[in-house]
Amino acid sequence: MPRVTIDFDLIIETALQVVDDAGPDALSLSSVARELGVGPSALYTHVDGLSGLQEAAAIASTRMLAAELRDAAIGRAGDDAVRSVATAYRSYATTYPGRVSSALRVDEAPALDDAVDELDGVFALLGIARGLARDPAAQAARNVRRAIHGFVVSERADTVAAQTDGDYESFVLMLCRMLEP
Amino acid sequence: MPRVTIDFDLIIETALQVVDDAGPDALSLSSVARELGVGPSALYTHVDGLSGLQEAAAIASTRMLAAELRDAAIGRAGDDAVRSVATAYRSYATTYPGRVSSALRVDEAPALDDAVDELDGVFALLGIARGLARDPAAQAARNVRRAIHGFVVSERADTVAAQTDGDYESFVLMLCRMLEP
DNA sequence: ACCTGAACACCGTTCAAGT
DNA sequence: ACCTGAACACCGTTCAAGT
Repeated sequence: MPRVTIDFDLIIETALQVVDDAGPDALSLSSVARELGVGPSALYTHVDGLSGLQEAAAIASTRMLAAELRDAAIGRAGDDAVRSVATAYRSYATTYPGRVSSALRVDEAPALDDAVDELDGVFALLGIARGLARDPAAQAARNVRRAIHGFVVSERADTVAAQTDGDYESFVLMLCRMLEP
Repeated sequence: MPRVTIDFDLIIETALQVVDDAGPDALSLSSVARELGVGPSALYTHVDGLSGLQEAAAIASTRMLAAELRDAAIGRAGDDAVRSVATAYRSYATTYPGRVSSALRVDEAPALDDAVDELDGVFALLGIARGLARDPAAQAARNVRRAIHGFVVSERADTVAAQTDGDYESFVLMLCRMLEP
């Protein structure tokens, strides 16, 4: 009977799966190890404890979101591009609510900040494409991403929400102004 | 030797104190009970387990923030009022970063939503004072609060941040447009 | 009514031991 | 190099027992 072989990527993939299936509270070294058919202590070879696992999962999730934002911008320009990217952002959060909640729990992680910079980068390019200079674009991009993040997180938290599609539309339209010269 | 007397308000007060002093990860039934000189199981008489404690602490924190927002609006009008309230929001988050992180972990709590509605109410009144009708004001208020929330939360999370005072100023100025007729 | 204290299941983490 | 398994400290939660 050969020992189970474990891998960093497999661990993170399993972690995201646990979060998607059972919610952010279910993410633990034990639950991931159980899913992998391995002892909890085996994870320490690949990941720096529970906080390391949470951080790595948050980073992976953020990178996947960034990739979807980039795809959403392809072949679009102006307000339409911003709207498309913003919609993709919101869709990701509603598709994977557990990942967003889970990422919210990570405190002080420079490596996660780098992943968030990827998100800002997409919005920054949208501003630059409209004629904004690099620095103002970077600043506006940060603000737009923060605003969208706030909307999306609050929507997920509020039990009310649900039919705020038009609400979001007008919200994003307002944010478009920030990315104009 | 008389038994220690415990109280709901005292528990929540202690919980916020623990969060402020030792961070959101330190908030547990055990840590609060320890601080109160009582056994962990004693808390179950007043609070519905750990999640109940977390929810109650988040609600108390949100109510305190709402009170500060109301105070910040006193004697001010127009953009100046919005700016003052937005600044108070940000100040609360930087003064009590642990409370914000802690509240972020509460998932699906209608009672917390009610407290958040208090925040929205302040922004709604700002819009109404400027001539906005009640319903559009309520919608705009939700969006403005969400945007500010997103900015504030991201700022706390990002290690970069720090000198974004002017950044925030221009961000809030943009949000003022949402509260205009 | 309210707290104690024992009991239980479940974690995260460390580390010697195996392969 | 990497996983096992025992060990430890620490949780949350329940519940009978005391006052």
